[in-house]
Amino acid sequence: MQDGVRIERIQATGERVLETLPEKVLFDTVFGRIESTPRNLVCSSNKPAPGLGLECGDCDIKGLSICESLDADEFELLERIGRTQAFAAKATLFEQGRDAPFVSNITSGALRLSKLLPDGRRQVVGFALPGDFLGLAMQPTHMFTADALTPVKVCQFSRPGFSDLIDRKPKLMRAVLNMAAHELSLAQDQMVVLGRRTAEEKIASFLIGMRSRYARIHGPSVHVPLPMTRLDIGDYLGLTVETVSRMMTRMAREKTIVIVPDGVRLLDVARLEQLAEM
Amino acid sequence: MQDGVRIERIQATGERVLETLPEKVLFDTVFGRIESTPRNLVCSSNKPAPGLGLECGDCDIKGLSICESLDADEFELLERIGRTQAFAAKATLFEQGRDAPFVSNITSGALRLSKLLPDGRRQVVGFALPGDFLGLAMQPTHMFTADALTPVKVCQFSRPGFSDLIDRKPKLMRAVLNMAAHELSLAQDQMVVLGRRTAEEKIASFLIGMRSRYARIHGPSVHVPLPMTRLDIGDYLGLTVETVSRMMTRMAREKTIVIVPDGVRLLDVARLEQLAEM
DNA sequence: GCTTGTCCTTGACGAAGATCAAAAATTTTG
DNA sequence: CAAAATTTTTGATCTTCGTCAAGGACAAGC
Repeated sequence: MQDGVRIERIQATGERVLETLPEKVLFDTVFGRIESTPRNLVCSSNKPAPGLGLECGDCDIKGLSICESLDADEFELLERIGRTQAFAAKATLFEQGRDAPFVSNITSGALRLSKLLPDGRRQVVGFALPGDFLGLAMQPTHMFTADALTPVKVCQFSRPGFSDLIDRKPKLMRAVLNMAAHELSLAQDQMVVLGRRTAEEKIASFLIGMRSRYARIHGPSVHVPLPMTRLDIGDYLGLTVETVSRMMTRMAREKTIVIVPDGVRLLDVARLEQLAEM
Repeated sequence: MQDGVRIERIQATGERVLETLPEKVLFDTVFGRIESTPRNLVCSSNKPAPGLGLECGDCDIKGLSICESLDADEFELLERIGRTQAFAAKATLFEQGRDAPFVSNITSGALRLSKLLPDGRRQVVGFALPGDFLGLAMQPTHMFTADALTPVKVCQFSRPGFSDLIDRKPKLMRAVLNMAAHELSLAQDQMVVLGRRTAEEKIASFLIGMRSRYARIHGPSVHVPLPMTRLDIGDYLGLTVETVSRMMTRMAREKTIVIVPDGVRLLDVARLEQLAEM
């Protein structure tokens, strides 16, 4: 037996593989932690609302996230319990069923949120982008697994700390409630997609959806980055990789989209919107 | 042209039919309102917490609903903006896309919550039972249609009034948030069912799910009422009526369930749970 | 009580998408 | 840069579930 830590890795197929890793590598590979800033975010304590502190001031997504709706004192309290954390691509931020010590606000990168059935079938319940919040349900254990599709940065808050804070700051709680309500609404839309749409319509609605999500971040564009694989898309839409590939190839052949290295370019948005129509 | 009100009824097929109804009948048929109590609920204003007023005191579901977590003054404020309302079976409580002047707490009966695609395909996003809350999203317009499957009673609250109230009463807001979080979690479970399960597994998970929901209300039992039609079940699970019927018949033939007039009786819960396994 | 309508069931057949297999393209790693 | 691994694409075949059709059960209404 080598030196190191024995871990059991669960494959996409549900198969369990035993591996032995040196302790150092364990952290980088399994937990993917490549950088940690356990000090308080800056935004120095008694600066007034408009002049935000350095790190939060530089934050690209403060207008998109939970932070948007806060006034100075709430913002400050939030900072006090938060810290930034970075993860490498392919790292697992947390796993379904494990304890949930933190809730997080994504500041950069993209995540895949998925649920695994005992036999290895997988359902991707969403993709998280900058401004999204993980842990809205505030349950003590995670309801799905979160994997980094790209390098990811998040603001983490202790879950009990965050829970106490929202109980004392109604505006913050309202922001969380609105976010949860929005997520619920998206989940119900996705139920329609999964239950009642053809493969072609599923792909169209996925592309239109990703486009509008990136529009919030980068402004509207026909270029839609797709940091996830075809397999991930299939597992999100209830299709196989092959069907996703075939449909996207067909759409490209029909000049509805162009497939580019990091995603797609939408040539015929009207056609896609018609297919995706709610 | 007869006397009355012309209405356009949208069929399940998406077809639009014009009808003319006498005004009186319009309310009963289209809006299904059969009784309204616009006065305040009783629970007379200055009675203390344990001795609840008459109507709310008689309420079967106060322990299941939003009301559970409230203290005396919050409860009283909630009563002030609420009223009870009853609907006949098959009545439409509200329609997707229409203004949402109220949020409601269901006190008895069962509802079907559904979304209609432009071409008539339908996705049932949920069934609401006593204790469930409609309007968690607190959006100004309804995101789905709610139809009564049985006679239904609800406590209605003005949406703006309720929204203001939760902003002032953090405990109430927290109750709403917890409910929304729970709904979100259920919606994500349903995504797994819709995306990655076979017809047989879908039926099993539906039956197990209905059983556990009724268990909260009536206590655990192998008798599971099914107030919805096979078509409704199909539209909930992304299946056709025929497939639902075939699968249920097969399960009955295999002695996993017994089909009874108002629902099913589960003979082999273990088998169903295995099929539905998360 | 008979008609009407709705709901449920069953059978025959077909199609959308899954599965299996393998090659091509792309990315990662040493 | 070459080898290895992963991802994507394409083709052939199969299966599950949808579609179409029709009969039966049941409740509602005249």
